[in-house]
Formats: sequence, structure tokens, C-alpha cells
Amino acid sequence: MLKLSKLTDYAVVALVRLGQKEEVTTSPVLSRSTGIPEPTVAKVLKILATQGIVTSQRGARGGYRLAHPLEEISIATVIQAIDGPISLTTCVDGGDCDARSTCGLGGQWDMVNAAIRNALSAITLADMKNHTVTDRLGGLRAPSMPGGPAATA
Amino acid sequence: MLKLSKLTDYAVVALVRLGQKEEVTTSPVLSRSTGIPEPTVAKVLKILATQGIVTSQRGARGGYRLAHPLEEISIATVIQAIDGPISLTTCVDGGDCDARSTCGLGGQWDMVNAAIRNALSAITLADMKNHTVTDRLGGLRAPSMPGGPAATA
DNA sequence: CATAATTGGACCGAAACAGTACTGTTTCCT
DNA sequence: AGGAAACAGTACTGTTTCGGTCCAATTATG
Ligand code: FES
Ligand code: FES
Repeated sequence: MLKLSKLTDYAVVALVRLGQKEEVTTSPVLSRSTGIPEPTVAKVLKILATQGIVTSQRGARGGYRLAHPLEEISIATVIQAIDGPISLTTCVDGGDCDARSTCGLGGQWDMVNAAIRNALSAITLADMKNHTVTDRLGGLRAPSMPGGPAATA
Repeated sequence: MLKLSKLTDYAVVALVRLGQKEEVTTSPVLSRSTGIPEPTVAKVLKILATQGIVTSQRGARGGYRLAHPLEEISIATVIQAIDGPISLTTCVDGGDCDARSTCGLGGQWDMVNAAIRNALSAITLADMKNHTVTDRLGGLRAPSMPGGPAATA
């Protein structure tokens, strides 16, 4: 369905909420604050910690804190942290596509991948918090078509 | 992993190949032409037929034919036909997100969805066909990336 | 009308995903 | 120093989706 995992959804929610707090926050607190089940939010935070998106403080009175300001964390970063690399097709490079020799459109998917990554990298978590992204939407069309094809889904 | 299904990949390959032929084409022929296994390509064509992307002719001497010219079929259309609607998150509208009341960023995901759909709708199957094997990174056709696909995260 | 060719729809196994639970390590408070 | 709180890592299980296969419905041909 071309949907990212629910974990990523939770990750964004947790990160935005974490960015609104200035102190270290524990998983239970974050769970109550966001409504995400505690074990799940804990798992998400753990993954984010390994990826360096949040810093962790172990022990009592510990918790998590954003490693970077909210404005510098893009959606693409979060997705890559949770879901892994953004590669729409299995035959990007070194892929195991069995139709590679006859498919005809060699690595054209890379263009699509770049477009997706571009769009996702242009949105930061701050944009998710504030609703001030309308003016940036103009730059989200990754590959600008000259005439603009009549490709309207 | 934010990857679209392999079926969609096959669908694009099959559609591009189908666009190169002018007559109705059967699944076995298309399979030999693309290298995709016969049952799989048959399934893909079936789905595409139900979505109106290709027209089918049953019975002997039957086959498939493109319903629209290649230039009018966008990647987003194919993805939506195979993988279903492009909704990155489960909580777009009417979603069953259990954290909807407390998550804070109500429907901000719609913005991300729009960005993705925008990028995907800007690329047509004709763009996939018109590939330049010589230099696929620098010599992209009409849809030229702003700064090149340097977003190889 | 019989036959063959081809699509249409349903079925099933496999793999990835989401969620849960447990144990270990680290740090603060008493 | 001792105990408690909180993160870190791993492993397990149920569920969903995906990929592939099989059989039934339909139509041109001779
Ligand atoms: S290389 Fe995978 S479909 Fe072309
Ligand atoms: S509504 Fe689903 S995470 Fe906010």
C-alpha cells in the first residue's frame, strides 16, 4: 500500500512531543503524553537512540532527549531510522531483479527514488508541529516537469 | 522499508513494454518479452485490467492493450492500482489510529502524503521508457533533478 | 457445435511486521 | 552501600500482507 510502518508514525509523534519538552523524558511519560502504548514507544525510542536521533540517559532519573533541534530532523531521517533505507524497488543497484536484462528500463527507478527522498527530506519535524509548510510545498515537486504531464492520479 | 511491492515494479515494466506494441498482447508473449514469470505477469495484468489501466479481451485471440497512451499514465497511477492508495500513515482520515486524540499533529501527515503523490505523479511511464543508457545520472531527460540525485542518503 | 486459447477470480504458503516479554546494565536516591 | 528506576538488548509470538499457483468462466476459431 506504499505506507510506512506504524512504528515510524509513532516515532514522529514521539519525537515531536519530545521536542516540546526541554528536559529528559522517560518512556512512560512519553507514552502517557502521546497515547502510544508503553512497550511500543519504548521500542521506538530505543531504535531512535541507536540511530543517534535521540540521546539517552541511563539509570534512575534518566530518559531521552532530542539529539538535534526539531528543525534539523527530516521525515526521511526518521523513516530511514525505523524502516531502513528508502528504496522503492528491489532493483536499484545490486538488486536481485530477475528481469534486469530484459526489462528495458535499466536504472530508471533511481529517478523515482530520488524524487521520493527529495520530497521526504524537505519536510522536517518542525513542519509537522507547526502548520507552516504551505509555502514550502512549491518546492516539493522533486522533478519539475517542463510542461507538466496530465498525470493526475 | 518504504518499498513498493515487486508487483508494481513488474507492472511498470509490463506496461512500458505493452506501450511499445500496438496490438493486443497476451500474457505469455509479454512474459517472454519482459522476462517476468508468466503467472506473475498474468496476475499483474489482471489487476491492471480491473483498474482500467489496460483493456482486456477475453477468449481466444484475446489479450491486453493499453487503455491510455504511455504519456498519460503516471507512476502514481500504477502504484495505486497495484498497491492500493498512497497513504503513508494509517491515520490519514478515518484511520484507526489509537493515538489520534493525543498525538498533537492532527492531519499533518496529509502534507507528506501530498508531497509523495506529487513527486510520483510527475513521472510518467513515458519518462521511464525514454531512458538514456549512456549516462543515466547526468543525462536525465525532461525531468531533470534540481541538484542531481545527490540525495543518496 | 466442438475445441482451443486466454482472461477472471479464488486459494494457499511464505515472509515481513507489529507488538510483547524478559533479562541485563547503568545511574540516582536514600 | 543498598535499593530502585530507567534504558539496552534480545528473543518470541501473533498477525497481516505479499508473492505465487491453481482452477473456473469466456470467446474466437474451424
Ligand atoms: S531491473 Fe528490475 S525491473 Fe528492470
Ligand atoms: S492521528 Fe495517528 S499519529 Fe496522530
